[in-house]
Amino acid sequence: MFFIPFWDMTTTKYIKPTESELEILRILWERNKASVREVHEELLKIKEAGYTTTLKLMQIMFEKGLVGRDNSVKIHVYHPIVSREKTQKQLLGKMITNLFAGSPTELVLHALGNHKASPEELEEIQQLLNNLKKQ
Amino acid sequence: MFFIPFWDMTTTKYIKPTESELEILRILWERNKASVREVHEELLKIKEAGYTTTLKLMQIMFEKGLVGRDNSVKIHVYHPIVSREKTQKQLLGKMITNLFAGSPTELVLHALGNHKASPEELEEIQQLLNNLKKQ
DNA sequence: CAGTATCTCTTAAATAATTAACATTAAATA
DNA sequence: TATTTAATGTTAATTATTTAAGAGATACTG
Repeated sequence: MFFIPFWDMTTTKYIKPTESELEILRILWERNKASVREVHEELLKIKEAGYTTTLKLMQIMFEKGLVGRDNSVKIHVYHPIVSREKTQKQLLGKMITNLFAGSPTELVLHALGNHKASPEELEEIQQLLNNLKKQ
Repeated sequence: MFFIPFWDMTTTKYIKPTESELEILRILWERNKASVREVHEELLKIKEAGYTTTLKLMQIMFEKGLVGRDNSVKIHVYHPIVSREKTQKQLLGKMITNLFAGSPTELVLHALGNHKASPEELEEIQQLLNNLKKQ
């Protein structure tokens, strides 16, 4: 028997980043590129970890194809390969299915309810909402 | 050095459910309670798995305290212990931090943009939005 | 150029997660 | 009650993840 996952296996090689990998990806997405040292310094702000731990993680991510790197100079500079958008979509899908009973609305309500948003952001959401209502 | 995670360790014993555990929790949240057999049948709709695999998973979840069970009769009936709400909050927080650059709005826009919502749901969101705007 | 500092690479241990075979126990039924 | 059926329990192999020590390579500095 075959099962078709919610993401499209024909077009995307799906590799789910782990928790730790996601933390590193976050930093790479933010900066576009960074050395192990830079990533590590940033990680230290939120957790304890040895340098070689971060290094190893990034090497594994490289092997998995989650990130690329420029090693033409001594200090390797890493950059994300998986896009934030694609990863967002993948993880969001699972989250909606398993945590929000398949209802994106529920997720939206929770996100808005539990986390503060500025007036500008609220306006942005209003815009989108207006567009969706028209259709 | 100490680090304070975003969830409150003093009040909540935080156990992050794994992917598979989340799939099972989803079913238990839906039904309030279910036997291993029932959960397994439901899981088969979305993935291949042996019965004993599901059984073992649920036993482990029991040990972790994620679920409880009534074994007064032969067929053990499991029920969720961790609440959907608490789990949602925990995972949503991480998701916002790592995937949406700390911006819940971005998450909302994505969720609304990529997943269809009915007019009624849109209205519900509008309501919440109105409330938030007032403050 | 010798010594030091700073990287990366290699190795691997510890733990967690996934999967499932096989054993056992309890209920149903012939 | 003997047999079959359907559960749970036990065991363990496999793979993934996390962590980090130690070795080796490369650049900088006096």
